[in-house]
Amino acid sequence: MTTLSTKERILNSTENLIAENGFAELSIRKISLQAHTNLAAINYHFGNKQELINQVLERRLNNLFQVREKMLHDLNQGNKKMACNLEQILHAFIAPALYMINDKHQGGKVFMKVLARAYAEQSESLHELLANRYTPIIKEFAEAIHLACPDLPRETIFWRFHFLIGALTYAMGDFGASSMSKQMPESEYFNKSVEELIQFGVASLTSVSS
Amino acid sequence: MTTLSTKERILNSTENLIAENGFAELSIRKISLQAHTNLAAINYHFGNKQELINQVLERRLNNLFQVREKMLHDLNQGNKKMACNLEQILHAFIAPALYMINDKHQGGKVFMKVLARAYAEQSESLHELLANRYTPIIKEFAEAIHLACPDLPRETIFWRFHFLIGALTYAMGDFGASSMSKQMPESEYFNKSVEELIQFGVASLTSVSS
DNA sequence: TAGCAATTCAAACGCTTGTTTTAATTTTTA
DNA sequence: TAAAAATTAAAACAAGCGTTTGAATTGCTA
Repeated sequence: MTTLSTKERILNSTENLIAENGFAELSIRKISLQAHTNLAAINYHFGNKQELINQVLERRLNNLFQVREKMLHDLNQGNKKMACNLEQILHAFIAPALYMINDKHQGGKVFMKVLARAYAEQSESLHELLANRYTPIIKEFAEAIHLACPDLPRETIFWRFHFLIGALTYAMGDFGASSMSKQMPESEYFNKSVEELIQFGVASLTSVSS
Repeated sequence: MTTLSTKERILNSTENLIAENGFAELSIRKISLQAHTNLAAINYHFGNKQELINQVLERRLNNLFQVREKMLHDLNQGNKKMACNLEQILHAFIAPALYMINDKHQGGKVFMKVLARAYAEQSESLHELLANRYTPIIKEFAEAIHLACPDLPRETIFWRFHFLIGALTYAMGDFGASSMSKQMPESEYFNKSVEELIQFGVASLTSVSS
């Protein structure tokens, strides 16, 4: 039982509420109630509601992309021109999301739902973050995939990588879980998701289209 | 220039507003304004806001799934035991979404965004619709894919078909369009999306995983 | 420990929300 | 055409919204 700062409690509560009920029902009153703090504390620490949401996104997105980039760089050990295994590349992209999901406080798991919802809302904050800060990394991955799959035209790789991101977003948002038989425990379901997702990505990228 | 009933104008305006700004910003005042009608007309025709949203979903979802089912049945002409081409099966699932997108009044295109957002919001109405009414059709498609891909275990098919639905949802919601170079016109972008999506699905389902 | 800064708190502000009520109007039916 | 039903309209309702204010309280520093 660690004692978190008010700012952290607010960020965590916001994250939880977005994941549970979506942006439509999010209010700073609910946030402050769940965070055991005062209404005004939110405006004091974050200025306004929108900036709070931005920081919820930034907090974990920075970490997620850093880990992805490091794993990709570790693969070819600085030599960007060297082709490496497609499965490893996709693992470097997908697995960090898995790690987030499995973190002991489950904050990462919750965040992936937030991320999926921000995608769907076409959130301006998210769009700016992705466009301004993370496109270089996404391009690096696309380039690595191109080296691993020289037979696929660049355009096809572009499309399929984006579709894969779509499937990842969908899976991490747990959208399909409802329509799946609830036989396996939730943690197992998520692990299985990522495993299947990597295989899915490999399959879609190794088969040359007609 | 057709003259639409108040009820239809309300449904269309709701659809447009959800697609443009998401559920979070949706208000019946904005709806009534855009529909050129009165506030109370919404409650008069639909009871309440939630029921209005439900009917927005039902209106086009019924049609979408009916078309999908018909196209699938036309493939094997009543003989469910006959295996047919995987590409055709995926076409029967994906193309109806394309047709909706290309309908002359663009209502379908708008709806696909609504659908993507309802997914992300984990909308109860959508969940009930999918669970109660459309799971049989989804299972029929999964069964057809199984016959077309006898080498893939059923479980793998289940996962990949759901990932494909995720990618479809993502693409139809236009989530990725922002990160793609805006060189091609929007209509062309959507056509290209579906074409690539089918190839993507075929690729992911024909390659046997290790 | 005194003083200063950082933080928390209760209360209120103006505004928007979904819904209801009641009256006016249009459309349909007899 | 007269009565009845369906629809539209204006106004008000209570409740919730994000934000601001100014005082109370806490934590830190000198």
